Amino acid sequence: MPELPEVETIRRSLVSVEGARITRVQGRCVQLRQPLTTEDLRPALGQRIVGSSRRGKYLLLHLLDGAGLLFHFGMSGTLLVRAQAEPRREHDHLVLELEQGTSLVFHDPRRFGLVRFVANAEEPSEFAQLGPDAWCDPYDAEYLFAQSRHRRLAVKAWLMDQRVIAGLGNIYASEALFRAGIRPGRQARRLSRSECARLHWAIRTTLAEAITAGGSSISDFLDAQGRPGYFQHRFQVYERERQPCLHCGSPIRRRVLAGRSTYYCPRCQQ
DNA sequence: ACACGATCCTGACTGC
DNA sequence: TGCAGTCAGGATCGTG
Repeated sequence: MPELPEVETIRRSLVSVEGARITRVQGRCVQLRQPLTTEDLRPALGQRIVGSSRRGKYLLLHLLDGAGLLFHFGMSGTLLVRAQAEPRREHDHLVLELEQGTSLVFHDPRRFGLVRFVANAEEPSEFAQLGPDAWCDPYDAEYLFAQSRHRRLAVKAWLMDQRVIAGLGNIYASEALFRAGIRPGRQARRLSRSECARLHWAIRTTLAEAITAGGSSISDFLDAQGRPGYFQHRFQVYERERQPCLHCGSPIRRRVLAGRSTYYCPRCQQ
């Protein structure tokens, strides 16, 4: 589910819990990407949530003493603000009860996500591997050009490498490449400077539009307040195999790159 | 060093 | 209706 626009949408929908104190930590020991135990989260108990930030697809809740709670949503994770009276559902792995009578719930059926207490919210170790944030960090076309030299893999797989830029996943990599007019299967090292400039522009505008739309709700994405996103109605190629290209009318093609479905227009993307 | 496939897990959907 | 197979928004590990 959540790529950068969805994580940013979740983050923005969490303003209602800012300032709240965590009064109870409930959860089962469950195998996520790492094992999750409530014991690990005990230091967050009694702490006040003072804000949130995002880096790539990671969300960080900042606590008053400088610590934080780090979340990654994998394929199916979400954070939900719910009334404490509401019953717990299957796959609710972590419930943080807040003093205002609400709970912050981490829900993740496929369990590819991550929840971790970090003593210093300034620089969790996971961030060291990440490239610049695809949306809000200042990288430029020249950076993309330099990073792509000597990389033989498909440009679409390269864009999804979080060490290059952080935040693009399968949907937005396809969508950005369509807007840039670049074929997803081309080797990254074959990109020209001007193509990197188009790609840079395409990434920024695609993400900006998606964030404005509240992300993409394909089957089940909702923000923390339970609202869906609308960007799925603006997909130009993703999940549009055999439908006409919105620009030239050619049928959109699907192919598998690095194990992931990839969509493109054979005419508009060269 | 690099690129790829397999893997973790559940749920929704398709076709027999 | 039931069952097997396929596919899904991600990241990591081992391998060749």
